[in-house]
Parts: sequence; C-alpha cells; structure tokens
Amino acid sequence: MPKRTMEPLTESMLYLLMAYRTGPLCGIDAAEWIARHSGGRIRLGPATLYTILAKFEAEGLLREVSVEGRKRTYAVTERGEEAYRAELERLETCLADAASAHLERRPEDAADEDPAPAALPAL
Amino acid sequence: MPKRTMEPLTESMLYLLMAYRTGPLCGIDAAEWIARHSGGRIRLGPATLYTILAKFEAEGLLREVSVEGRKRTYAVTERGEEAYRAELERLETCLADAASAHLERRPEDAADEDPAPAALPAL
DNA sequence: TAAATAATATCAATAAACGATATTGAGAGA
DNA sequence: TCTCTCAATATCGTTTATTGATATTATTTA
Repeated sequence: MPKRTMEPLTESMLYLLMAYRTGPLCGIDAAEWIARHSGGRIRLGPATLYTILAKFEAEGLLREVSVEGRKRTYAVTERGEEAYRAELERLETCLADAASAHLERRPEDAADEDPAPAALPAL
Repeated sequence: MPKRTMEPLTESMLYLLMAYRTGPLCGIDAAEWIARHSGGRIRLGPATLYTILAKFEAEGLLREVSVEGRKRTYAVTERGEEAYRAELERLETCLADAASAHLERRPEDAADEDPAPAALPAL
C-alpha cells in the first residue's frame, strides 16, 4: 500500500491537479488553464509553477509523458487523482463543520470594534 | 474603508474563527473546541495556537475581552466575521471550479503509473 | 513559601510562496 | 554555420508560515 498522500494542498496545488485532470499539459498551458478557470483569481508565476511541478513529479502525483525540446508535458497519475479527491473531501469537510458550527452560534456574544451605534445587526 | 482582509486562511485559522464565532473563549478552550468539532482531525499545538491568536488580534479579527490572571479571553470582531465568510466563499468557489472542471475531463488521457491491468476505470 | 497547575509565550528549525532573473533549446534568417 | 529571438523551464533570494519543544508566569493548594 503506497504511503498516504499528504493532505492540505495549497490552492495553487489544487488548481494544478484540476488542470491536469483535463489531460496532459506543459507547465505554461496549465497556468493558463488555471487563470481562465479561476476567473483570473489565481495566477501562478514561474517560481510557484515549476516548484510545484517538480514536487508533484517527485511525489508521483504527476508523470512526465513527453519532452519536446524544452517543453515537458506531464499527466496526472492515479496517486494524483487520489490526492485531488482527498483535497476536495477535505474542503467539503471544512464546509460541513462550518455549517454544523453555525447551528450552535451565540450571536449575542459577538464583540464589535466600535460598540457604539449598532444599527443593523450584521447578518 | 478598512484594508481588505487577507485571503487564503490556513485550515487552523479557519477553525479558530469558527470556534470563536460560538462565543468568547480563551486559547486552550478554542483548541479543545476545534479538536471536538473536527472529529479530532485538527489539533493546534501551543505554538500554532498563540501565534495565530496574536496575529488575529493584531489584524483586528479577534479582540481581547477579558484578562483573568494569565487567562486571556478573545471574541470575534466584525472584521473577523468578514474574514470567516470570505474564506468560506473561497472554499465554495474552489469546489465550484472543481465541479465545472470535472465536466470537461478527458479521462482517456490519464497516465497511470503501471499501464498494465486497467481493470476498473477509477471513478 | 513552595510545589503544582493551567495558560500563555517564545525558540529554532523546517518548509512554502513568489517576484525577479537566468538558462536552455529550437527555429528563422542571413 | 552563426546569432537572434522566442517560448518554456529552472533557480535565487527574500519573506512569511508552521510547529514541536521548551520556557515563563499567575493562580491555587498545601
């Protein structure tokens, strides 16, 4: 049984796996995919991008499938799929915990910076 | 208009805000709340705990509401609520992006470490 | 006053993130 | 073949975060 996949991925790492799940890509194309599919919210500079790619290949989450000149194309491995699914599950768990915590809220205890006007009690 | 709240919170930070939303707490009690409500998945050691509390107070996400001897009790501020909501939104956005990315998957491109048996095509 | 306890604070070592910059390989044009 | 340019990748160096281990401090108990 392979070593358990390391868990809290960074947002950049999650989106990289997400990109590679659509098919083999080189680094640049993956970064472009991410920018498009995150509404421009997430932009990976070269340092972040290639650092993570190297890490992912070393950990077996991605696998190099071709080299044409300088251009290296990677594809997600089964371990990469697992790591991706595990991360999505983690996010879902966080949201579920948040939802259940919401039920036991005691809003009267909220401490506001300026306790003065308190017109509308915020949502 | 106050400076925009910094965005990707760590998991520990998110759960801390979650804990404080239930009412004022001292650090230790917050850490216990988190261990209980995460099914033991998340345990904050003292370094993590107090480092984040200090950061949150400095940033105005928490506010000290009482000191009894060594024991300091904090409560979440309106900015803390905002940061919490923003983080939940971010998680939801990630999951939504993942879901929409799923639709454009090309599964035939997946690169398996050992391309041999390929019995059940994993989910 | 001293020992024990509970809570908080700090150290130090490791790792992550990322802007800026450098390197490399392929092709184009002379 | 030489060099120019471009696209893609690689690395440097700084800053920031994370965390186990340990130290400090206020209160309580004996």
